[in-house]
Amino acid sequence: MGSGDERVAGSYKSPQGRVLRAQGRRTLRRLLDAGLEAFATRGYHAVRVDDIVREARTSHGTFYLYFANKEELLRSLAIECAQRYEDLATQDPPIEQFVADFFAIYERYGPVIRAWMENAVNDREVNRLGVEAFTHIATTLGERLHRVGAPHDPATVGSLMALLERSAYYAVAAGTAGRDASSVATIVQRGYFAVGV
Amino acid sequence: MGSGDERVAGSYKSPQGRVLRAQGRRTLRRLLDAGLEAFATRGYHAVRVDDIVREARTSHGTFYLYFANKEELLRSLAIECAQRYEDLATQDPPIEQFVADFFAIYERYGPVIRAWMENAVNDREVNRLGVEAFTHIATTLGERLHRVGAPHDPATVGSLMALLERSAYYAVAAGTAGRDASSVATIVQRGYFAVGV
Amino acid sequence: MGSGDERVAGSYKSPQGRVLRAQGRRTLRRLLDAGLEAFATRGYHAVRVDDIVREARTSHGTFYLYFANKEELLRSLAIECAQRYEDLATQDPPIEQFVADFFAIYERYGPVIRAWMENAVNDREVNRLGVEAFTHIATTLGERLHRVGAPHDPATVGSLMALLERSAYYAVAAGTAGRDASSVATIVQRGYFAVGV
Amino acid sequence: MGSGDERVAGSYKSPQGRVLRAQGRRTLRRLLDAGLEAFATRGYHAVRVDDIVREARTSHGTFYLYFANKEELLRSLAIECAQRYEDLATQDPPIEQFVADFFAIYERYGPVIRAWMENAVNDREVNRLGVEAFTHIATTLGERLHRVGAPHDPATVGSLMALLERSAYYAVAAGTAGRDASSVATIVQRGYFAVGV
DNA sequence: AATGAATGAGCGTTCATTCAT
DNA sequence: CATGAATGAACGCTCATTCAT
Repeated sequence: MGSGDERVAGSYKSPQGRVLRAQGRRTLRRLLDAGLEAFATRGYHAVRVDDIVREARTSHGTFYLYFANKEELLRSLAIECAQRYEDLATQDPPIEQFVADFFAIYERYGPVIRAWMENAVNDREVNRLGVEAFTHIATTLGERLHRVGAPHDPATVGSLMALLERSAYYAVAAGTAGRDASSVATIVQRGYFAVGV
Repeated sequence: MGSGDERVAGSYKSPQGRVLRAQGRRTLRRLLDAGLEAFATRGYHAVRVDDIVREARTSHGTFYLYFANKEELLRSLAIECAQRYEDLATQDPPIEQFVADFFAIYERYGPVIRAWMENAVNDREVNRLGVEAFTHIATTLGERLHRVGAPHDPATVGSLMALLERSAYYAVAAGTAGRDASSVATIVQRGYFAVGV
Repeated sequence: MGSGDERVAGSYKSPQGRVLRAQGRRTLRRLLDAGLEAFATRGYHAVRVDDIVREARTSHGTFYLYFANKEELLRSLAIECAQRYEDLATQDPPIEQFVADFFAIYERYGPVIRAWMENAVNDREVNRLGVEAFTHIATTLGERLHRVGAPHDPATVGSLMALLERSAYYAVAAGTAGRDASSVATIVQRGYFAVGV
Repeated sequence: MGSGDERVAGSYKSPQGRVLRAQGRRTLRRLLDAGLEAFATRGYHAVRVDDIVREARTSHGTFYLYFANKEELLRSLAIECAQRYEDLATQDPPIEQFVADFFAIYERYGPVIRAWMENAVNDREVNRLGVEAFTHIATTLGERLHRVGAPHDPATVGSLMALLERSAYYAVAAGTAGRDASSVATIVQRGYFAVGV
């Protein structure tokens, strides 16, 4: 979950469609990481392209070589983030691990997720990605509740998602993501999965 | 800055310390409601002062007769909202009613609350108001959990607050606040207050 | 304030600390000259940034690439002007030449000097520059009076400075700076430097 | 030379032409004095109508009952001031008294005079008033120089006016008008009126 | 592939002036 | 006569995006 070693999901092209060589890929990665950093520090809206390029130690011109606009940078990050959550839903690990992973992804991609939550972006695709990823997670959790015979109506599942998202938000804000994950896992276990008690 | 050379922000006509007559009070109310409406529609950041004055059917200049800037309008709304939550915490009604009221307030003041959550505002006072109001609610709920012998450690209370806030958020977004309140009340009852079961 | 939420004035692209290439230096020079021209025509206060950029045949945005605001443009010009007067004080040429040079500098930088005189600017540094430059001149003249044995008490030196400044002002306004310089030089010679006559 | 007991030159009408009763005259006087005060404190340009009406403890609406606009207030003050200087020129007292009176008028009407000097106002009449009053003074002084056989060419007379005006300006700014007047009178005596010495 | 420079639409805010009571 | 309220044109400044090298 470190920063800087990721790779644009499944391609060596810039979002613009240009084919990238090694140097280009490094610049792209720098911009993505800088965006994440900047969004985390100031929030998506308050971030100016200038913040990003300064953080990435490159120029305005270069930014627009890789992204058509600021929103497209967010979209690229959203794709990465959605992929992580899709993976998590697919793996479907034990609840303790599940929450830990959920928090870890949130820790890295928090600003992107909040941009989803806040409907901050006028971009159908970005929002759809977020909804899909979270729906996938929700469905997976719903099925798991079903399997153990616990209540799994939409409202319940929704409340579980709310709990996860907000807890992650506050934990990350407080810098206690690692610690809090296991106590949230316990709450989830007791509050949602414990049946016949 | 405007065309004047230097002046303490808002000292012209001092928006805050004016005694208002009937007409003034009506205009102020129109602006507050317009702000709420506009924030709800587009989100605090995206709202232009122009949106607000158009909605309130008044002029740009008039806006600045009542508020030093957009943020101060938010602050006024925040004060109103915090008061509602303080009242709710003080009344401390049965859980069903509690959730219903929580949702009702959220329905009206959602944008303000989200501005708190998102730390959208660089205003210590606004954020403090939000934190205080929610803390008061949390404390009240914590004591209630304590009374019935249920777990009431900070993490648990925090998760309950997260649950309430996010559920309200989604319910309002989906336009199902009225309906969802009672099902969330049930979840809260079962998940947090049911003991010894 | 602009549409952004908060930011230290001028930190975007930091107008001051940039290294300029040839093109940038040309634009900067154009803006400085345009400022001088505009200040001369309409006076510092009445000048709109728009006047300056139109004169410099550039854009609003470009102006703020080079100066944080109108006042900073004035400051830059003030630095240039103060330097000229410092040089004059240092050279300390014969009185005829001295007055001619004084008038010539005034002809170019008049608006800046008047901004000093009128305390038009809320900028300690700008005013300090003006005071220092004129004090240097005054000191130099005072020493010269001393050398020839003429009265050189502060009030006398002050009156001499007032005479020079106002004469230059009126001469420039009347477009007779070249001509008037020598007649003022004569007055100064007779009125202040002629002793024991 | 006190403040508050003056009367609009030669009439009991407002500049608008309305006939004023006692209360109206008091309000008018309050506005004029407030204008003088405000101009002195912040300079003509920086003063807002709001400053004036607050100082005069009256309202915006009332201001425009007495003056068509801010400039007309300045014009009214300019008329008062010009009248004082005309009186001084007509009386033509001994030089010591002359300078003292010149400084005293400057002390009260400084901001108005500076508005003349700086051509701050786009009002021909105001500027003409200033020029006429000062020209009258200059002519009077020129004739007096002529009488004693001293040089009285335009440049000399101009330099004398410059000396008086700037000296008054600095003396008032420094709060030493009373004291400085006599030392300036000495300089004037020696530098301009002493002949054959 | 990269960059410094330029652009201008857009927004916040001010304040002289007018209006209704 | 007096006043609080309202107005909107005008201006300063920002920053996403494009351009020329």
